[in-house]
Amino acid sequence: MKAAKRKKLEAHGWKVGSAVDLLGLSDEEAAYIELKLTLARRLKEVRIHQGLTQKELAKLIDSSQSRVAKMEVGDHSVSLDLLIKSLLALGVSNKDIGKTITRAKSKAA
Amino acid sequence: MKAAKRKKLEAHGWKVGSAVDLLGLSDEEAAYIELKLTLARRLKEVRIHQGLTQKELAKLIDSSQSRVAKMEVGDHSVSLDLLIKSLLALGVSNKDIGKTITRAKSKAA
DNA sequence: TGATAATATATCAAATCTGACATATCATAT
DNA sequence: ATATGATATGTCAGATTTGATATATTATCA
Repeated sequence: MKAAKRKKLEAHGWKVGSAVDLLGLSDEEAAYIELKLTLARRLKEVRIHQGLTQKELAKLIDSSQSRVAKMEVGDHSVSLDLLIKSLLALGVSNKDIGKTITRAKSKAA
Repeated sequence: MKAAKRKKLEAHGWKVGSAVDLLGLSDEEAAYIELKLTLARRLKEVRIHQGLTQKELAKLIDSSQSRVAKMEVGDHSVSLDLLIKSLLALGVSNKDIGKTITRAKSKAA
């Protein structure tokens, strides 16, 4: 794993320090993280496209600005449920969500 | 909403009894449930295809047979995280997961 | 019939995720 | 410089999800 990537993962609470950095991420773990980051990026993209601030989106989904920020950086503390519910709240369709996920990498390069 | 569908939702803990049955499910809520049920069906499909029992899958993902059963019926108590992690554990790719979600309905018929 | 395997449902303590809040960082004005 | 708005990070009590366990239901045998 590249140092930059590890730092990024660590920074958001992913346990890169136990088995993970020695053995490398398993394909599953890597795929899960890629999936989450892909949805996180899509959320930010849609929010920006709609001209909303994190605070405004937070209000829309009965959440807080800080949680929206965590969503958009793919923080370990946010669930896929919240990410997906947020996308749906922004009017993104299941079809679009599916297409987005389709583009997520499945294996580490 | 058709009676059969409502019964199915109620049976698995979806709160069809408060605002929901009077006002109808919002598009978001409906889309979320469709998405979850779509992944649930895919999970069962893949498990069966691989010739595994729920118990065997449970072991594979460090969970229990009862939770696998709940996943496969789309119980309200199971998260998308668990569903998706389970699919990944079965070797399903992000691409496949995305394609699966793409097929989920987004609006009530 | 009834024995056995698979799946479904109910409950619960422990683990994880949540919104709220405080505060920090960053960008962009003046 | 510094004020302002947007975004990021840390913490925590309360809410939700978890695996485990018990038990019920269903399917498929002999």
